[in-house]
Amino acid sequence: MKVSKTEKNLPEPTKAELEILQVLWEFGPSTVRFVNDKLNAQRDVNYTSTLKQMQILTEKGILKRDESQMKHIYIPVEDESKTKDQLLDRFVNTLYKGSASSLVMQLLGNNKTSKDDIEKIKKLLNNFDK
Amino acid sequence: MKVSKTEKNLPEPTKAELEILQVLWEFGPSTVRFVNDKLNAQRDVNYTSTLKQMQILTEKGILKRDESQMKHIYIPVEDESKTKDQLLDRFVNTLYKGSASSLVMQLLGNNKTSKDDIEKIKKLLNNFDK
DNA sequence: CCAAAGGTACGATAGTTTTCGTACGAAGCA
DNA sequence: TGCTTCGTACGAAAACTATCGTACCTTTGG
Repeated sequence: MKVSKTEKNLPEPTKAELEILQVLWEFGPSTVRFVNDKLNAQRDVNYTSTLKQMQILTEKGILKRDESQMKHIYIPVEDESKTKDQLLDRFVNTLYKGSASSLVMQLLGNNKTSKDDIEKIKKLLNNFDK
Repeated sequence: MKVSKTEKNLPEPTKAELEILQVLWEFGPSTVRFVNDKLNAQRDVNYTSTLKQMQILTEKGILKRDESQMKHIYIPVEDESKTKDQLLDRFVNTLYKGSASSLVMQLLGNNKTSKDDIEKIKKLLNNFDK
């Protein structure tokens, strides 16, 4: 199973922080106003709450920002893929003792995975080790 | 075709709660003492902390207990697989917009997944739809 | 019978995460 | 110029999570 030691990395984002990261991943570097608007499409959040979160994310080193303008632009320090890797790694380790195949088995048994997705997964695997 | 009736989900277990659930999944219905001993194999926890957590889990309806003896026996209400399904589902939805194949792709790109695991996953898929 | 060991109950505290009010400066505009 | 809008900064409340101390009851063994 090879539980790789978790790389010494940035602090794990919390739930609210993850919401923000996802907006930035999807739309690229953004202002607080922009992020807050996106969040409010899903749920009510006060502007200053979002601002605070983004400031905290910056303190933690998860985001950096361009302060050259009055409206600061926030940017994720690590790219989406790397951060998700960490989260996924942690998830697999926690719930499946590090076994990716166990996770996939669960995914297949879970009837929420569509035929389409299963087909896609097959293709991925076949192309994988050439 | 599987109609997924929106199952009413139990409240999502917290981190500490998940630790306890895992002990119960691995060893079956247990007393607080037993669970606490297992936890202490990994980290220090006071007995009453574990007790409290298990009481909370019971209040939340995640565990039930047999109180017919002085030493109560705690039992998960849902089975391991179902609970993990929910957690996995939530994870996929949150991070991969519900796309299982995206998750698997990440898993493969992530070089923490061993050759062995990849082989296992292939076998799973090939046996899956026949 | 009594003390010690071991069990549950539960409130209080500590720690973390999330939310927001308030202060205040800069920009926009009539 | 003044007023209103929009921005950041930041402390602190609120909400959630985790840990533990203390009280008190039951069982055990000498």
